[in-house]
Amino acid sequence: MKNYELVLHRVEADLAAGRLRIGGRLPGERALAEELKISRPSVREAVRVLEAMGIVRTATGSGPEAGAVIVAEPVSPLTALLRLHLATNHLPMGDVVQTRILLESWAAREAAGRPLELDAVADLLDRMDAPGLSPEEFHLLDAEFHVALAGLAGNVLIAAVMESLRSAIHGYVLAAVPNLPDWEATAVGLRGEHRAIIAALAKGDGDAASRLVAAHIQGFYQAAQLSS
Amino acid sequence: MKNYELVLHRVEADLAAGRLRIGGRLPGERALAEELKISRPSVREAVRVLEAMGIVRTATGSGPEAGAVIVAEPVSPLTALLRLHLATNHLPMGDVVQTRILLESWAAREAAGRPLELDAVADLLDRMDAPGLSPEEFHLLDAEFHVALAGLAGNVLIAAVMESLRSAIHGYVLAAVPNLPDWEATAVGLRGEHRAIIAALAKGDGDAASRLVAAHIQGFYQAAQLSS
DNA sequence: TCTACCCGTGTGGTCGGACCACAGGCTAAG
DNA sequence: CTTAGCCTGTGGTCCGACCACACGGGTAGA
Repeated sequence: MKNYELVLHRVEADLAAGRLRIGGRLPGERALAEELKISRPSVREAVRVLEAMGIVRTATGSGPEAGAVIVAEPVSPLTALLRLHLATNHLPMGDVVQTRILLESWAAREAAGRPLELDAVADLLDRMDAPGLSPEEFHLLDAEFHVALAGLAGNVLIAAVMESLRSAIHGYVLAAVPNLPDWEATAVGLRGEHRAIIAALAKGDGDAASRLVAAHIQGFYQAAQLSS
Repeated sequence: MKNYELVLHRVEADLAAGRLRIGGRLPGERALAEELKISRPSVREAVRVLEAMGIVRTATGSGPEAGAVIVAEPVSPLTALLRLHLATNHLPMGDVVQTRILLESWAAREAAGRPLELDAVADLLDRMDAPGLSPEEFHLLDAEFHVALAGLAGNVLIAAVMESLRSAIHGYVLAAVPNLPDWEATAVGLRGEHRAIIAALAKGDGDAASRLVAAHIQGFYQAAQLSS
């Protein structure tokens, strides 16, 4: 067993046993090293891994925000993981798009059966109507909209995976915008589809919302020739 | 920008540009340090992160298997990520189970529409019929069965997520076996459900396969009182 | 007495160098 | 030609040092 794994196991056990909680702090690197009879570089490697997994957030200085603070932020690690594996070309973009369709259409169906607060989502759509938005700005708002939709279903895991998928392919999406024959026309179509989706949700029509979401995503990626 | 992030960005760029491929090797830690004008500890932190993300596998010694070899193994990192976030209690077990149901029932429906090679899966089921299997042995075979099913749909991302979900909760599942009123009776029921699922797949009945898978998973976790 | 400044202290961030264990490949001896 | 043993380069680990940073309390001034 490598030395840095000692730290990982120790932290996982402490989390599971409740000795470490969100908002709490890890012992200092020097203290942890002495406690586990290993060197500070080994501790640091473990802390880096925990940071990369979204378990802690490190900061210099002093005070309650400094040091290694326990958080639980799964989105950025998942995003990084997906981006890297996409870069290896062993994760086909088509599979990612298919997964988005599955998760989001499920989320739409599930959300339709719940009491919803759609004002914030509608506000997002209003902001997407602003004239002169660049593709980049439009897609950032679009991402917010899709993440908010996924969140309405109330499953934190699916919402996190959804957001990570969206973030991981953001760069690829922007790079594919020139593939579209007419960006402005595409944007108009997307805006209309968004309105139709929240209208279906507001009516509680899960089947329609689910179908519209699936067609919305599939349509865009086919138009941008990104499904491969 | 922290120094170890230089290495991460460099590796991601090299992967995306095809300068690094699966099976290839990272430059040695000392060479990378000198090239990027940073210290070896900083490089090591980055390599650890890449290892934790399943991008490289490190080994000592010399020869083609030594050093930091590029792989693309997303399952163990995803598993570790899920396990840690489960340990923080900010990822409800119920959400994990719900996600499994979604992914696996989709996979079953999708697989039913494809030409399938079910011999290996049937062989797994035969091995699960062996008398005297411990709950641990049974669940390992069960995991293999579910992973194989998810693989039949042909989406590597969904298959990887499925396997990671299954692995991450494996410990919790085993710990919950005593909650079952009668393990032997439960095992008999699970075996029958497995047979029914592959029968539906063999007939190409996606609806039935999907429904059976969902009921199969939901039923077990409800019996084991693990859905909370 | 109150206020503003400043420096002490502890945090992570980085570095250079050293030594170890390991495994393959090369070389020299048989 | 075979084989045993050394050489070389890999990651694994450690030490000790110094830096940048930010809070917080102590102190000097109003």
